Amino acid sequence: MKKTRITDSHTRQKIFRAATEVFELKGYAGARMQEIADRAGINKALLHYYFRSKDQLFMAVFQVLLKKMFEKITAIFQADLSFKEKIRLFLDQHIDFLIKNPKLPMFLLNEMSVNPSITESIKETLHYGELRDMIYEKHSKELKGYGIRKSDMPQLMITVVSMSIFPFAAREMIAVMIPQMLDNRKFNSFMLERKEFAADFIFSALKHRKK
Amino acid sequence: MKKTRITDSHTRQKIFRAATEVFELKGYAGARMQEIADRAGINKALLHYYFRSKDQLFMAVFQVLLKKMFEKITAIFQADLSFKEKIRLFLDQHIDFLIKNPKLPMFLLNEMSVNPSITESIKETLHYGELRDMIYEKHSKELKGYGIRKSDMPQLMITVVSMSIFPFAAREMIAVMIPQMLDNRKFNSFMLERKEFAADFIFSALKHRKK
DNA sequence: TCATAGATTAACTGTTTAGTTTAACCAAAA
DNA sequence: TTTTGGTTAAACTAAACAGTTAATCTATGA
Repeated sequence: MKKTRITDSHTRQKIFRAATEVFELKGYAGARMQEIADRAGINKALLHYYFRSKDQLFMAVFQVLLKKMFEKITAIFQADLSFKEKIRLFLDQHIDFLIKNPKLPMFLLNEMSVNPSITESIKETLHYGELRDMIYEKHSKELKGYGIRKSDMPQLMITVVSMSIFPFAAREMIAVMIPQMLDNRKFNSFMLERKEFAADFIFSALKHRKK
Repeated sequence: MKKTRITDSHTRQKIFRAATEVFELKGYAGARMQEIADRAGINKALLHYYFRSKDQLFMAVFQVLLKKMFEKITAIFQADLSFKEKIRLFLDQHIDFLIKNPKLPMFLLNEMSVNPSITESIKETLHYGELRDMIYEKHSKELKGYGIRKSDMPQLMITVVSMSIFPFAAREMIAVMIPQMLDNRKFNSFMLERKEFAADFIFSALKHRKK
């Protein structure tokens, strides 16, 4: 078998994947280096050989996952579509994405909540600053037609994004009230139905909004 | 000074309050018994004198907080009001409640996500089972008028609840995109505005929903 | 007034955890 | 062939941590 540089080696990837799983499941404080090593099928010494410390390993994982999440959210709003088309596309693609990564929202949200400074080092990497204003400018006519002013955009966008993210983050809470939701098949089909429910809900709200 | 039974003593309350703060801030795995003792202004031994173990202390706190959250959510939907009035009242009171307990949603959601079995012992205590079906029966006429079938209720209720909860749970994520949101005053007034935004949004959506 | 029970403390114990060290092994590259 | 870098097992360290112990304090009721 070929041996290459440490960076991007096969083992490094195995470790990274294992670390991603464990951190997503348990969070930073609950994760154990030993468990990560076990899952990667390697020795704890080797783990520290590739990633000096738990912090470094965590930051590597966190950075990639946060980027992944933001990319999914922002990418769609870059496209050349009407605002409504973007929303429909977003709900469709983002819910598909979250069905494949159901623990991702809770992991990111919680780590940021528990340790807000965590994002400081990455804020430049995410350069969405452009996006924030751009979205409104691009669709100002369409949005004014719905009675949405520029100052309403945060309210609107948070509402849209919560449509897909919240049910995943709150899954266990929901399962307390609706026990069937513990079943993966049922929960996933609930989320697939939600694509249309959410789109209809948002469009109806936009269509007849009070000024 | 009078000495009374262990239950409900002053010290016990001090410990409980300190534990609540620390657990809400750091989560179970991140919390330290020493920090709880320090905040309560007592010795670590005394902490174990009142609550045998970290687990027992945590469960006591968790149970109270979960109940607090559920009570707020369900209480309003018991009242004798129209569905729309209930929603308006819910958003008003729940957002006020969360402004006073901003870390509560993330704490509960995360602990349940990381350790789903945590609710098992409390499920009976929460007896909302009644509520689930009752809400639709009570408002079936009104809701049918909006094109909401019984099977749509989970989608609708999750949407309503996410309106108030999500921004608090996702506050740090939001702050990455809207830096002003780091400021408490600005965030709180954003949430106060949200009462009306959310109510209007939901009512407009209900008024003209596709069947 | 003093015996007692509960409240509180300082110091200690035992365990878990991140991280290190060492010695040996192996495959490929030089 | 020698060197180099990846890999292992195992033992180890130091710090952090939950939990315990034994002694002290304090109010109070007999």
